[in-house]
Amino acid sequence: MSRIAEKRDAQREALIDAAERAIAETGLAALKARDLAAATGISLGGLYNLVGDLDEVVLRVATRTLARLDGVLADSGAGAGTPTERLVAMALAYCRFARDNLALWRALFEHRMASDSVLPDWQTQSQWSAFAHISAPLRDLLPGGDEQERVLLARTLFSAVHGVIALGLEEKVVAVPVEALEKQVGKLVRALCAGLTSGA
Amino acid sequence: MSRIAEKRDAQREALIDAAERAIAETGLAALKARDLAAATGISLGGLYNLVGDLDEVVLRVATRTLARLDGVLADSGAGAGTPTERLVAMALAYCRFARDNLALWRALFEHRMASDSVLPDWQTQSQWSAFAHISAPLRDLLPGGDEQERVLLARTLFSAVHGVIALGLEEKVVAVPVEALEKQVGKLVRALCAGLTSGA
DNA sequence: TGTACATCAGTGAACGCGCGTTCACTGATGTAC
DNA sequence: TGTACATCAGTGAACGCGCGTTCACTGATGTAC
Repeated sequence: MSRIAEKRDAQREALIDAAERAIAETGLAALKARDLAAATGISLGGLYNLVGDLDEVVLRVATRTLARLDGVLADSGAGAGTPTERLVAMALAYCRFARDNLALWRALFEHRMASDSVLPDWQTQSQWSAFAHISAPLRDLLPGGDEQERVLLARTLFSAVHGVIALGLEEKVVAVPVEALEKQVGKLVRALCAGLTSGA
Repeated sequence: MSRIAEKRDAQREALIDAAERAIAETGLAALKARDLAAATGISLGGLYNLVGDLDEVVLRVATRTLARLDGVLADSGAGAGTPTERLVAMALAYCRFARDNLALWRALFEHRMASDSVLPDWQTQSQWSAFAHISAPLRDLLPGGDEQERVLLARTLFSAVHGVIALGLEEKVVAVPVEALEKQVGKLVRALCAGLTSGA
């Protein structure tokens, strides 16, 4: 790799760094090419030498966010304990991740709405490792069930937890006590697991 | 009310009708003042004699949508049966409403992101009657619990169902079989109710 | 080492588009006499 | 009933702003001799 290519790569990284910081601070909607250029010391035109598109920047940031989330979920679900407690731990980890990375996390879901072209490949499942991480404890919880069934259930479980967190973190006006949210999430997962095992 | 005021009111209604149709067909993001004027036969400038703002139009449409949803939820939860089955019926009704009014339903949640001013009063709880409708069956299900606790639980239950439906209806590419979604929603609510009663 | 030339990353002014909102005007409707 | 005038809903061209993207240029860097 030539010196020039190295510099380009470094600049591109700096660009993504700046975009990540900008989204984290002011949200996806406030991400502007001019601001990004100013923040990195790159000229407006030069930005398009590093990146084809503003969308590409957003996509790269989203990929990073998903990678971090993946790590968090993998760690949180790795511990010992009952399947239920492992699922609870993962849900709480997701909750904390969402709170700590609020704008970046939201960006994952806002972006899809904008680009009406081919949706950016994540959310199609490939990048969403959440389901994969959920699968293991779920298999321990319901060893008898159909595998196909369990895949759907993993998605449902994730969606339910996601819904509670998304709506719980929504109101910006009043600062919702985070502990209350975590408590509800824990309650949800525990009740669900109890209901699933008793009913099956 | 003078003849002129009557005409104004009729035009305003026609305007909201057109906006509702437009959102239902092409989504909130595609709602343009010019299109709305053209669709109703009102001139672009005249539109602002009927309405202060495009936001006001959106808000009025959202209010209508919420009112319809309110009716659907009230009806679906009114039947006899166990508390669990009533909650299941309401969740399925919500699922069907979301599917049948996809864009209008999405508009309820997309709008909040846009207007950074005072949030439009719904979603603050007042207009969201969903929680109120859920409360009754929930009281029957858990007669012992704290009322304060139950309010939180109603919100959590709704959010969980909402999450499953929202993510389930998301992928536009592949047409997800609706029956599968309804099945998962039913499963979720049943498992939750079972878990809540056994655990308490 | 020095000189002339070529390349190309870097620049920012300008383009182009979309779109909500305004405003000077007009023509139909209503009123006074 | 007719005539002159006032009002005001209705009009659409124009304003204003935001913003992603392009492109003609320039100046630093590298190369050839």
